[in-house]
Amino acid sequence: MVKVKLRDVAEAAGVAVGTVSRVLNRNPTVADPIRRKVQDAIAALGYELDPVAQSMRGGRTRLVACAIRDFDIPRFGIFIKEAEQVLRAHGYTLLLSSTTNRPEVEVELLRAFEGRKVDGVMMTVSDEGDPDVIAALAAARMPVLLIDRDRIESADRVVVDHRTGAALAVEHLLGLGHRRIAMLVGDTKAYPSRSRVQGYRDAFLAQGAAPMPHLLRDRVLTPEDAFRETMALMGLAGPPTAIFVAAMDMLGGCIRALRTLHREVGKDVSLVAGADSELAELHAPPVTAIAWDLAEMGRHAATMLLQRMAGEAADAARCLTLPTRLTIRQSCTAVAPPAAGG
Amino acid sequence: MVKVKLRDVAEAAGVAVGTVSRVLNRNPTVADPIRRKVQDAIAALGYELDPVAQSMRGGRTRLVACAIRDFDIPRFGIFIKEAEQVLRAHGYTLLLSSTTNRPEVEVELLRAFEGRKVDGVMMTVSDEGDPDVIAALAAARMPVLLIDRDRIESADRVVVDHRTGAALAVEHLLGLGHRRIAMLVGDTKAYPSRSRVQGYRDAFLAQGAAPMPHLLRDRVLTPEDAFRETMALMGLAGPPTAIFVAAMDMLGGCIRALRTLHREVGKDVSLVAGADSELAELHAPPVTAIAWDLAEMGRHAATMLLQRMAGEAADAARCLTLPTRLTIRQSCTAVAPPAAGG
DNA sequence: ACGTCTAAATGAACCGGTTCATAGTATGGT
DNA sequence: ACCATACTATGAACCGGTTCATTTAGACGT
Repeated sequence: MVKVKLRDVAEAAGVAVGTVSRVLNRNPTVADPIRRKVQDAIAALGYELDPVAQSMRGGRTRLVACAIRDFDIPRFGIFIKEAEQVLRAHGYTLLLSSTTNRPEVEVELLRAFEGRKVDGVMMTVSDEGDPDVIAALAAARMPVLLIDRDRIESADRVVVDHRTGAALAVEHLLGLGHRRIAMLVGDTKAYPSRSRVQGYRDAFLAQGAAPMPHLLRDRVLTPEDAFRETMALMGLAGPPTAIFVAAMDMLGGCIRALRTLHREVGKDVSLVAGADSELAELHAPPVTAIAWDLAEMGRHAATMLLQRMAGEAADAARCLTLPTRLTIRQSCTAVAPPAAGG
Repeated sequence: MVKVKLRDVAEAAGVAVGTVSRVLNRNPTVADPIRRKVQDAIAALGYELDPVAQSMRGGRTRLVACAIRDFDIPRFGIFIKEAEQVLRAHGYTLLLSSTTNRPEVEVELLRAFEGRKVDGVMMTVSDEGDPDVIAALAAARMPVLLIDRDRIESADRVVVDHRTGAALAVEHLLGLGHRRIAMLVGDTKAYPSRSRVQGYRDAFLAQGAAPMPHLLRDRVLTPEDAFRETMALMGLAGPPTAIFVAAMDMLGGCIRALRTLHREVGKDVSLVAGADSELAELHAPPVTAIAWDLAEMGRHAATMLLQRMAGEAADAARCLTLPTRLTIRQSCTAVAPPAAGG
């Protein structure tokens, strides 16, 4: 069974190939009787358009690329799933790569996507200040939407309000009397960790208290890092009375360390997770966590990108901020205020 | 800056377009001096091959599609990540869709992938007996590798030995004296749940004990299902003394129900998870779980598909089985044997 | 009946590669 | 000197659509 092509349809319908193409593209300059005749021929022959050939001339591939740090970030699948759903409903196919959080890979992927003539990209970048990445982003011929990054203002962005979330978390801890509040964050070269650090500072300043720089540990990128930093923090002379595990999926590493040290969550040390998870919810005691809607984030990202690709978006880049909330559970308890005398 | 094409390179190097193409394709019928001249011209002009144009004639798109039930299955990202890594190293780009576990979507996606001329597919199917899906699979022009499905023997497959895993889990429980062992599985129309049920039966038969059909609940597909079924099971006149939560990410739902009922894991009821997770590891008490290597599974799937696409694989379809192991933790305790007298 | 307009259909050029039949050039044998 | 035999380069056809300058036909006015 050989493939049916435009020419065969044209022949069957007794018209020119260009006419069939115009019918397929809903070009209004084709009369009704002819249109019907062509559509009948298409149905009769079971003709299907070849997307590759279509891309050849026009340039539109109906492909959208998505590149993020790492696909095994728990719950990030929700973002992908929802975005893919929206895109597919609009005839787009999703293309996936992981950047492994390396700028050179990000640049390389951007070039590869461009080579493949994708119609749009949604991605994260590991360092919002990297000149090569910024240049690659600026040079890209297709619209790029940044996921949870805010610095590169020439691109559309969907971001989470981590700053407020972190501030709520730290305020909560300060309100319970904690002062030695440790924080584990990822790389502050990217928005999420950067804004969480801001939120941490906001909360301290609002209370007139001074944040403690030595309790703020950044570049916590793997569960092993979280384990190690927690061990180190708890071994300090003045160990933290509360830990804010602000990175995406580092809660496990921290809990593992506390368990190793036989420190009880909510008793020996209070705990807040920077991202909600089943682990946070079902841990004993359940862990207070910052939450936001990843499904909505995925849908918004896809929708904004679709609008940009369709040329429906305003000229200026848009930035959508998703709210965070603090889900208070049982992992944080009050500490006695320090003995007076200072 | 206009795009550099083959013709420009040919002109710069003073050769024919066909010659440049042969250089690019490492065709041996081109003499060294010419090859060098062409390569210099390519470098000088910064020429890059257009994958779309390349696909036009040859048909190879260097695209591999992956379609699974749902991307928010925790830890499944590991499979995707590793597979993508291997594929990208070989010049392939991964294309992603979720089937939402519906046969008609599976058929539709298969047709869409074919239309896009992808070079290979790796996917799950929701019902290995569905005639439409089987027909679509047989009609596919590109190689398809099935993920954790074993019934359709005309395709390459990468499967997990859930049967042995489940048998180990149930043997462990039987060995602790449990008889009323409940099992929560997904849809037995697909291999994972089907083989887990087999393993469950294997273990009972090996002990000369009779499995209890009313404690075996299938079609548990969402955490809510798991919650509901656990509630129902624990409300029975003769409630189970152990629950084997055999579906992929249903552990949370089950634990939530037990917590609601104030039943303590490892005391009031023993628990085994059918798939390991951070939740299982860090729950209090830690939950005994069946584990396997998802990263290796992803790498194997990609490698097998690459071999098949390259025509390097043997004619017959291959099926690779990954081993499972039982990680014993503290969620299972012995029950007193029933009072003698029967 | 004739010119003018407009609407609709045509078909060839084009997108940017790959491939293959053909031609041209050395090399070696006699 | 001449033919056979590689070996190498050429360039046109081709993949399957889209697009646009051009042609054709029909309607209308006078």
